Amino acid sequence: MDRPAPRRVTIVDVARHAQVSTTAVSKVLRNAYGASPAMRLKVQQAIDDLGYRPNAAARGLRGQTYTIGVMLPELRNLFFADILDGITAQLGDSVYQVLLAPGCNGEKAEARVIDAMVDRSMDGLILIAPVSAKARLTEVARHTPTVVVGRHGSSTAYDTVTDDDIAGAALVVDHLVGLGHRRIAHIEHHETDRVRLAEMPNTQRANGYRQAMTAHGLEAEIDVASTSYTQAGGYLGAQQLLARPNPPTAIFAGADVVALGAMEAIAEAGLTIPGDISLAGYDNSALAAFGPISLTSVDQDGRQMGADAARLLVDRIGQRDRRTAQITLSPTLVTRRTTAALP
Amino acid sequence: MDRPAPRRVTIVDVARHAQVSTTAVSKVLRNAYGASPAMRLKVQQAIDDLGYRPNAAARGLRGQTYTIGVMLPELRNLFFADILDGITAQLGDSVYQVLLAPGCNGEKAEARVIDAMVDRSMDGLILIAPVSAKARLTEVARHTPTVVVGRHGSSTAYDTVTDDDIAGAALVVDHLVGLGHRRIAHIEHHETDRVRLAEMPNTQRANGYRQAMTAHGLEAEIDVASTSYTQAGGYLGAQQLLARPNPPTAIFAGADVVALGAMEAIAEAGLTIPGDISLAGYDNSALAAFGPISLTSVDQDGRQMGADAARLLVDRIGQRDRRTAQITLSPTLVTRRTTAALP
DNA sequence: AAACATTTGGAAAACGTTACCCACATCACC
DNA sequence: GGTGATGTGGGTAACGTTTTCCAAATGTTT
Repeated sequence: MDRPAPRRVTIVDVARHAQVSTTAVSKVLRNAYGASPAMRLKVQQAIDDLGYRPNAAARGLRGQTYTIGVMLPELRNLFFADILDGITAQLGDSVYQVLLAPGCNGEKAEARVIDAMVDRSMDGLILIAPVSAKARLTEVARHTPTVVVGRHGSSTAYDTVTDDDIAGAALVVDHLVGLGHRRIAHIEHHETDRVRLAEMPNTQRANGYRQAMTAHGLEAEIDVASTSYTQAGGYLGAQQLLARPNPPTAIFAGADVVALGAMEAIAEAGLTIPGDISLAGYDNSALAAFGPISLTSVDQDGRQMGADAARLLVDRIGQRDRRTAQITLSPTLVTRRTTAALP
Repeated sequence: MDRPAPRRVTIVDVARHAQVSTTAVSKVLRNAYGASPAMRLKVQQAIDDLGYRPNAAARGLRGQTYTIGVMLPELRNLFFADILDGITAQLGDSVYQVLLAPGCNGEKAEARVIDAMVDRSMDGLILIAPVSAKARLTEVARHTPTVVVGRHGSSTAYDTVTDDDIAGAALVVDHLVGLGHRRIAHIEHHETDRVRLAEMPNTQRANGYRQAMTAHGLEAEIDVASTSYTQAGGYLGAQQLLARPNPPTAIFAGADVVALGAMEAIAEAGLTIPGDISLAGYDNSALAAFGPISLTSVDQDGRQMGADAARLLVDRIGQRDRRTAQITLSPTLVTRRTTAALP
């Protein structure tokens, strides 16, 4: 039972068993030109008989690895899981296998992971919300087909799929203004890197918030707490906002997790939602939809974004010199029980 | 800017640049025996000069790939994310890169993913709660070092890391009995496969529940709803239990998500938690800890499990013929606001 | 029937690394 | 000054595919 496994079946074994050349087997495997139907049948039979599976390392040395690498900054973020679902759904029946690297937040971890994927000769990369410098992304995309998801700013080297975060922020502000709110505050993710500044979704959301407030003639009411897109950041941000001399009647949190943290701070302050204060998030994660929470949130359709990214990538692998594409999806607002009209 | 990338630097380039043989470079790369300190220095310098990175595919063809594959059934389950954290923390500074396959629930998807990892000559595999037949796991483990996490039943082919689910279930029952409850029901995951039956954690939890109830002389009160470890399963299970002629005063859900579903059903029935009914979950996921939910739950220390698994795996890669080890961790109970004493 | 195009199958050379050997130099020890 | 032992470095054959030829057979057109 514990004897070492016998040597793996190789293409040579298959060729011998089918009494053809290894070239012929390779052609059948890749559906390449130059094999008659009779040949295909014979080889396929041998493959099935022997239970042959191609060695990916050997393939990678000459041709493709049939592997697509996905990098995402954080596994716990359910929105990223949605994107991943879209990717796997799109690629489920293809010849490609998706592999992802676990949580790589921070530029250093990200660089390491991208290197690792390039080292492994992956056929294509999907980078979700990468923080690396644009020059670095461009360089990577030059040797490996790449799609960048959730980061604004187009490139001639890689395709992009983004959500229209400015429109998303406007949806929230419009909704709250429609409910009679005027003192609407925002909790943003503080970005330090000046180059990344304009390209990251958090910046876009903050800008969208400011633009929408201005459009409603509420520039005087603009109030932003600058923390981070985490539960702790939401807690802190809400505390800051509530301590203002003239606290807001509504808070637009830049992400659902931020809203969760804000909920705790609001409860601690003895206030109720949405009685005393309205609260909206962004991402429409499963958490937002969960009954007891029931958070009004902006829905980005992560599945669609993932599917689009996968489609673009496969397309580019097949045709590396085509012009790059930028897909922008429109978000929608899902209103739930955390936002209500001013009394 | 968009010119195609130049050919990648290979070991031959490094050897030429350092004026040594490729063998020497290879030795330095792998810290292998047979290279003098002077040689190491010279080669390292050349590697840095040229920005050389070894090609993983070529390595895989001869030696190791320095890649460890992790398979987990579900990305959204936060407990699995904890395990992954433990794995990456343990492997962070090692030479190994962790890659995981996205959600592979079901035997078929699981087989596909395991095949894909074996095809890619990964150095080792960590399988989290796999559902494949034991014979299959044994076969895989025979050619690739493997650690199975969260599945009971020892093997002579692979190491295992599990939580003591029987003890965990007992913790819950003891706690509820201590609060005065007698009619304590359980929502379990229905398992159909007879072979898997004894090895899966859900079965262990249900058995642990029955044993603990019996130990307290409450065999007459044993009441189990058999659904699934999902939110919908919890909703359904709680509905069934509440419809009994003599409904329970406490429910032990086999997993946190199950408890969430149960919460909804209980609220719909017009009952309050913990006033009318106490509720406990299993996994102590971030959801359970979240303020508004505050679910009493069994904590498994996923990080520790992951770290142990990674340690065992690296150990086995280095010494493939050592006896297999079984690590069992003891869970603890985290009491929160969903369980209370009977009035 | 000759000339040319197409289809079919295979031989052999990569791809970039590691493992196995062997050669040589140096050193210690009888 | 032999004789091993040890340290140091390299030559070369794998590893399992794909790719690039090329040759033979077959089909098609003049």
